Amino acid sequence: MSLPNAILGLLMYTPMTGYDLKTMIDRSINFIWTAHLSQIYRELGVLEEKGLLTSRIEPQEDRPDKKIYSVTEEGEKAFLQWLGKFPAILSTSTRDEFALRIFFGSKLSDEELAFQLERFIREKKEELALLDTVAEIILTQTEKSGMESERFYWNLLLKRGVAMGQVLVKWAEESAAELREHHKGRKKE
Amino acid sequence: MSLPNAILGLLMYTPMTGYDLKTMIDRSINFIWTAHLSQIYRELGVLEEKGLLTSRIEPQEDRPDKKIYSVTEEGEKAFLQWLGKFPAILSTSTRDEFALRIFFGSKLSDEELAFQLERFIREKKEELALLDTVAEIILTQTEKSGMESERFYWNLLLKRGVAMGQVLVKWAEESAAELREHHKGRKKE
DNA sequence: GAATTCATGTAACTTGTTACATGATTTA
DNA sequence: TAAATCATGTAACAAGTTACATGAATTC
Repeated sequence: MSLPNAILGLLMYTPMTGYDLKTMIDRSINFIWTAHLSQIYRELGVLEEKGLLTSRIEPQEDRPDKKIYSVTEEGEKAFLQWLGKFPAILSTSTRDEFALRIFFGSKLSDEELAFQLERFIREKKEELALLDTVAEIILTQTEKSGMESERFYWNLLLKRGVAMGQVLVKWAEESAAELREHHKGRKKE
Repeated sequence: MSLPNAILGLLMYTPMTGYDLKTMIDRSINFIWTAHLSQIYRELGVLEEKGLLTSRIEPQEDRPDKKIYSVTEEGEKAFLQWLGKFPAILSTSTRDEFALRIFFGSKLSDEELAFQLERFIREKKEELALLDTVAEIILTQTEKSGMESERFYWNLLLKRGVAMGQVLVKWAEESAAELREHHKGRKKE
């Protein structure tokens, strides 16, 4: 139920093509929600059939014609209804491929796990560095496109991303240290 | 690709029925990976057809017969192969219903958002309290069922859950405070 | 000369969710 | 007396992933 609503929400800023939506998603909510282009095209079709979107064709030479979608009044209503229905935290389903492998860590060698933790630390730090760029983008983009009212909320999420990233790096570093101790302890036995 | 492997991994501890697996998942990896019972039965069927699991029937009166699954040698091999292939962090897909609504926060009233942040704080704190119980369960369960070698890895994940929960509560509290300031600022305009 | 960008999608497959069906036993 | 526990699933639908198809223009 969320991807279609994310699409509606983004299209409320400005009408766009499916392709535009994909690049916008990659540059905005990608840390929160990801989508494949094929999925976006499918959802656009569904939303138009339901009357929550309308499209107009902009002819092009050399390239496929653009199909530009805009949100209808009904679409706005549906979006706002969804927006107000926040999910319960405790019943939220999660899927964490990395953590799942840690759970079965006893079946991996300590060396392999140490290697993966180091990789995790490196990649999380890269992600944090990426968030610096996101900070700049939020600042400049909201200014030049008259979206100052969005800035506050986007910055909240940015801070959340930084805080989570930092705590995960800290956790992984401490875990790697503990793993070294654990490994020593097992060798003595 | 992960649920079937989680199932294989759990069945390697001890053979179980689909129903048992569901309760075990709810009590162990639920913070990492969730699954519906119908999904588990489907995956068990697929895994058995592939020869990664075998089952034997334990007849019962009054209730449907138990179908107890165990992992074959091939199943172990497949599981260990999956276990070694850690995912890249930067290409990981996320879906966060709560954060997605914050992203569109400008379309909500500040009062509504404040209310939802307070609810978030309350529920995250409940989750943290739940993790205290998990800590006890890990301690007692690993001891009495000879799974001491798992304890270290499970505790790593427990610490990760606590650290993340705490940082999210802190973030939400700071966000709620900032929202109050932001609201005042907007009223003056 | 190879990869990326722009622009549309379809098809097949895999996962995840919700609802339905059955039915005795135990606990609140 | 209503709900939860045990125990099996099926069916239908929704959502996510991967591969395929087309093809010019631009950048490396």
